[in-house]
Amino acid sequence: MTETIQGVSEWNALGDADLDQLAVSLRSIFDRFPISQTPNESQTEDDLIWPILEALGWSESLRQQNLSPRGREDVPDGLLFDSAETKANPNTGTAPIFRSKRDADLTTVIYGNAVPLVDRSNCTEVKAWPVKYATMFHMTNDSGLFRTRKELEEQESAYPLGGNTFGSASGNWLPLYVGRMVHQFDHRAASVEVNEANLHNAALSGAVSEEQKADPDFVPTPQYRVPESEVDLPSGIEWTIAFRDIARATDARTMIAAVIPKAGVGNTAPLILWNDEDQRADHKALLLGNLGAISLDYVTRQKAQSTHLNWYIVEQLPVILPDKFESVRFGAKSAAEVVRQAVVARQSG
DNA sequence: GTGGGCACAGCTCGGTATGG
DNA sequence: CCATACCGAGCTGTGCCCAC
Repeated sequence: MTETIQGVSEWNALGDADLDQLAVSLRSIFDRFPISQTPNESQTEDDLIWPILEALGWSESLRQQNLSPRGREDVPDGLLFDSAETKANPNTGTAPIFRSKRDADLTTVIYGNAVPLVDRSNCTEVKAWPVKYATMFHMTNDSGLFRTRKELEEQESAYPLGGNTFGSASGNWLPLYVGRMVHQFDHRAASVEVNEANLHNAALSGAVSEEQKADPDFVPTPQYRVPESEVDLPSGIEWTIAFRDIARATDARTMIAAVIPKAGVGNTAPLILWNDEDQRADHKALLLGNLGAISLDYVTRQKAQSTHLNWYIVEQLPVILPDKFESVRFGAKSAAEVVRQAVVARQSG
């Protein structure tokens, strides 16, 4: 090891003065450390290990985030990165393309105050929130299941049941949501209108008027409906979080997520499902608030290189841990209460 | 070792809508 | 008329897996 170190150019570039300064710095850290008081692991990390790593020049690091009182034994106490760029894309380790150094600095600062939604940087999967990614219907592969209203009425003898649902002898039919039908906190953002004359891109967004928005019974019209029996959601789930897969860094918002009702959903609106028994609606509201945050959207823009918000991008986005929502307070209210109220007000508006 | 199948990231393309 | 914003499908290269 000594031989290898002595062969490294960075080592040879170090002058005696630099080494002396480092030695003084390290000795000072050791001298301050209270060995006689049998410090615990946490204190040893805080007062000895991390200061030494900093003195050695490791400026880019991530400390373990305590997700539960039991602590985490499956991940290391911390991660060291060779550059801010590597730290800014913690899972893939690829360098985001920043337009300016300020963008890189801001992104790094944001990651200093948040954690990736799903952290795979240590080859194990550590989820800040108990989420999983799902797409329901593929717009090409599953198109055999889709029916337009005309096809439903003519081929299935279907009849409207209200709320965008149709009934038929073969069972009920639910609307097929696509990305354009939702916007931030809005599951009624647009209908899908079809221009048959346009052979290339026939589906267009149909504007929803203020009057329609004011009607609580209004639902946007989808292009297709799908058999209810094919709608694969965990039992008991009547709504879930969806986001737009098609998104560009130049759009007004790149991350657009909303609660949508139980329905068919196309692959351009991927779902974020909860993967455990704890289906707390208040937690889902907090994550939705997180996905709507300007800071998260800003980071999304740094990472979105194409027109698809693939899961590998979304899972690296910076989110606030559930515990932090509870511990940070604004006057009498916790951050969780403030965000929850805002999210519910906007989504139901 | 090779070739087919497949998934996916990255990119281009063609279209509509809006505003200066 | 032009620039910009918005929208989603399709193409291509790459890498992995697996059967032969």
